[in-house]
Amino acid sequence: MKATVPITVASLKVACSQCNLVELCLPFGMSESEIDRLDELVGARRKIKRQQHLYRAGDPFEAIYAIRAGSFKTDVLLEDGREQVTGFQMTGEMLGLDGISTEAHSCNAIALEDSEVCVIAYSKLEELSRVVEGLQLQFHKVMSREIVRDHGVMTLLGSMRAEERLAAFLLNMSQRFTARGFSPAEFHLRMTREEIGSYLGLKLETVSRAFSKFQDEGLIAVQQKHIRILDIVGLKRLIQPPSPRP
Amino acid sequence: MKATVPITVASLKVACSQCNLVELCLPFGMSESEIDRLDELVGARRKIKRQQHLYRAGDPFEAIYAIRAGSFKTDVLLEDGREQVTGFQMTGEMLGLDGISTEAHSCNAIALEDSEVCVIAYSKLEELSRVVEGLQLQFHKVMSREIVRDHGVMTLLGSMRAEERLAAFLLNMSQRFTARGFSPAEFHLRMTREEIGSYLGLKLETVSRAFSKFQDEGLIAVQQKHIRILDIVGLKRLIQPPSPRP
DNA sequence: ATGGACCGTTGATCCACGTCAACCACGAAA
DNA sequence: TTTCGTGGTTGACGTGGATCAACGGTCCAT
Repeated sequence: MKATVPITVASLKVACSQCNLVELCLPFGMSESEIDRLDELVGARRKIKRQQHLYRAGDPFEAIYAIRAGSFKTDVLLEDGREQVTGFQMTGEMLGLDGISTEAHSCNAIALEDSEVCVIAYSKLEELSRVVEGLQLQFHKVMSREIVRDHGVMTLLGSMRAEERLAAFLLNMSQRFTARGFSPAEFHLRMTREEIGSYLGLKLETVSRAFSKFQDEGLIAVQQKHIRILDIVGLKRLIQPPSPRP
Repeated sequence: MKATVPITVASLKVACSQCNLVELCLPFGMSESEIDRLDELVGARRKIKRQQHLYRAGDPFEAIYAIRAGSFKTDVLLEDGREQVTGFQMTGEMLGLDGISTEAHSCNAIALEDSEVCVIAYSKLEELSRVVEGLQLQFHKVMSREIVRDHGVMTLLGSMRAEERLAAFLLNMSQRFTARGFSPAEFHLRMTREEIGSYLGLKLETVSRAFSKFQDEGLIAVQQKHIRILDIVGLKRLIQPPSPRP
């Protein structure tokens, strides 16, 4: 009976060094001894049910979050009710970085499915990253990567057509699922057509039509949220038309 | 004769504590004693002539830059020649943060006029921000602010119409000029219509037409790159239509 | 199993913005 | 001065994606 106790304790322990997401998450690139020192960083885990907010725009900023399980969207709401989805986040990715600048969150983070996050008190992160060099560098890289990613989205929104946008989105999802050990060619989207549309600057009808068109052309097989990519090369070709400018 | 020497030396000295941009730049919010310690941070200044690159996509990342005088645009070039301007930067703002993540720059930074930047070796910044707490916090805030700004642009590109975008752009410029001690209502744009269009996800003709429309409506007076804002409230009203949704 | 809410698909029509083209204003160089 | 090149404006026209509308599928809760 008692033999089960240590196992239970171990599985409940919150520790980066025990986590199978190290290679995707904040500890990526850090030495083992450095990662050991992170174990004090994650104060607690927090479960968020589907459709619930992890935080809302305006909430005071105290912590950033690493996704331990599940997935999220972040969005900003305009005064007139328009919504702009600014990103989709998967396991190992960080949430809440936007809050540092004003010490209040500037967007909403909403779980797309029942999820769990590691809560990283920002004050503790600052403190620890002063002594653990690898943590300092990795944290900066995580923020910088977010900036680069946002520039990619701006490019997509500013200069690509609807089908290019969706192709880029699918390839991005495929790549991220692959990095997490899932199939590059077959995956389940957790977000609705409307959320995809908002992210891509399109209406849901346009997203739906583009999905259908890709299916007609044999590029993918769609069944609701389940996607199978049949022709990766074809999708990539959509984004980079072969003949540049005359 | 020799009396002029110390003055010359002082004016050449590269020092945040002597700089009149402290309130806009990295040292913002830091104590005087902390700022004094920054003086070793800025290794050198660098002058960039109009249309020249400060760095290019792919360049190895070694430093970030604080704009001391002048202004820049950052852009990414797609393989087929399309350009997406990802931002315009003014004095006191930082350039190069995108390079941390991959240790190579991911966009181009091009001077819109003859400009000068302070070169901040990234290794030195890391080192110093481990001991100067205020620097660590401020640097994180600068990165976070960039993320928030990018989300704003994504919102603009993803869910606003042409005239809303241009109004938002003008109000943003006005606010930034104001913060630098210039008139909120009258300023000189350093970028072309095409660059504005690229930034806003519009063609230059659309930008031009929107300028003309605003002028016809008495919101602004345009003379080439010289802008006078005549009705700020009217511009703001354009972004937030008074009647939300029925 | 049944009703209902939500989500997705598809068609018909519309319009905001892109495209194409002509022309004009300004500054630099000759 | 004239010329040239770049940048800006404006008009006519075309189109990609939005809008409006109807319907079908799926997943719940009862």
